[in-house]
Amino acid sequence: MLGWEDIRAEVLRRIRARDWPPGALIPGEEALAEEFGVARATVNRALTSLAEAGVIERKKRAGTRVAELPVRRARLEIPVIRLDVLGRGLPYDFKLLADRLAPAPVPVTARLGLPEGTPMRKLETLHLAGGRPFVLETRWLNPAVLPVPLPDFAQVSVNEWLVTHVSLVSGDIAFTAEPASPREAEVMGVVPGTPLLVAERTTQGTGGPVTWVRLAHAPGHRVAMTF
Amino acid sequence: MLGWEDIRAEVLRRIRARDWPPGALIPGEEALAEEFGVARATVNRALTSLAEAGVIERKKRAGTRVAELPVRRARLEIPVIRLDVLGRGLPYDFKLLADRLAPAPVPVTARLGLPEGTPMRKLETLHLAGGRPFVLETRWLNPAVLPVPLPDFAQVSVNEWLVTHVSLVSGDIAFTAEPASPREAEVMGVVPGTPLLVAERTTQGTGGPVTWVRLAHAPGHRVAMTF
DNA sequence: AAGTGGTCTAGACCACCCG
DNA sequence: GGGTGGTCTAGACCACTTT
Repeated sequence: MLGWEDIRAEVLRRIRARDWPPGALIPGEEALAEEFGVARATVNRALTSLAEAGVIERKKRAGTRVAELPVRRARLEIPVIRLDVLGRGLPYDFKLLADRLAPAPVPVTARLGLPEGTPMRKLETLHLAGGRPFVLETRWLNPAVLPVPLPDFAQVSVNEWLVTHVSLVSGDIAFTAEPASPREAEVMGVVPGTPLLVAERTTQGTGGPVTWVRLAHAPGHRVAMTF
Repeated sequence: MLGWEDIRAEVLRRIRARDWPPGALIPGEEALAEEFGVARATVNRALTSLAEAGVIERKKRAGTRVAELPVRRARLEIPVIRLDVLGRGLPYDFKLLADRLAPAPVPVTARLGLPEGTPMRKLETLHLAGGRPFVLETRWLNPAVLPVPLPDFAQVSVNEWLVTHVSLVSGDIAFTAEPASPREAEVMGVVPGTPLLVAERTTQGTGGPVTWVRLAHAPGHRVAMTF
């Protein structure tokens, strides 16, 4: 018997074979159900899956069309840094370099949607892979939305504690290439100006903005995704 | 009446509220269906959605558990470069800098799974935003899998032509930070060694490996994603 | 106004896999 | 062996949007 994955595969084949070229209207669910000899719900499952993948566009009343410019979507899985390191076959360790309460700089408060000068906790953590610098994490935490008691971040990496103790609702992440600042160069043992892959994240929780973090990766770091 | 999104929201709320802490076994579909007064299929739809999001882990016979380390997934939408530029409110243009047939270098053939020394078409395209260098695209095309006739790539950007004329099946993308090579520096008008955000992609089509491309972005470029 | 996709139901069968 | 999630069916109602 045909399952929804079979239907999906066949529809995909026809699209790729240009039987149904970009922009074309494809048959309605009922028609396809009849053709394949399955229930409409099964066709619906298949088409819903293709729509999520960006291959087709569905509109009520207007029907289903093959996407004109199929948007390619890649999925990035953001692991806890410890697991990222272990996954590369290297022993993991980290050092808490700094931990203090201070008014957050404007770029941070602005991105998080907090009032200027909000006091936040700044944590600087160096993550090590095989004893060598892997990522320098510079983080501003919003103490107002954190559950108590807070752990000792010299023992438990902030990175990991947040994942398990705070419910993160949404956020965004951006990658840039930046020259290593003097501070980064010193901490990571590279020449100032060395290109570093930098990831900047902001995260919102149920109670409001949780954290802003900048991850400066060691030279040569690759962030890989599949689509 | 409760829809599957309501069920999803409520389950998510309980997980976030730690009613069902990480690692906990949550009630079976039938139990939840009864509690919410909906059909099991509706609960299934909600839980399937949460499983796709990485919030829960489902195993037959073992039941459904709250994920221990919820993997955060971010989705990257890879637009055609022209639309990326226009989306930033800048006029788009491009220049074809080079176009020749040559044996592809080993790193390229290796990543695509082609024999060493396979002749491929090398295209170098500079994409401009508001008249200024935006991305330098260095691309190796596998002519064996391309539909004929091929257009004039000085008129139509390869980037765009591929999207609409070749069915891409799968691929991967990786981001790195690299110093601008002398060539890149010259073409993009920056000092050699300037950190550039580089995206490297390989793409497989129905007929085999299609293309390898390296996109070197102008300094300051951000690749943003949401989760 | 009508046809489309989105969703729900109640029932069913099955593969899987833990105990 | 039995309980779980995964899936399918046949029918139904509805919101939406294009014509």
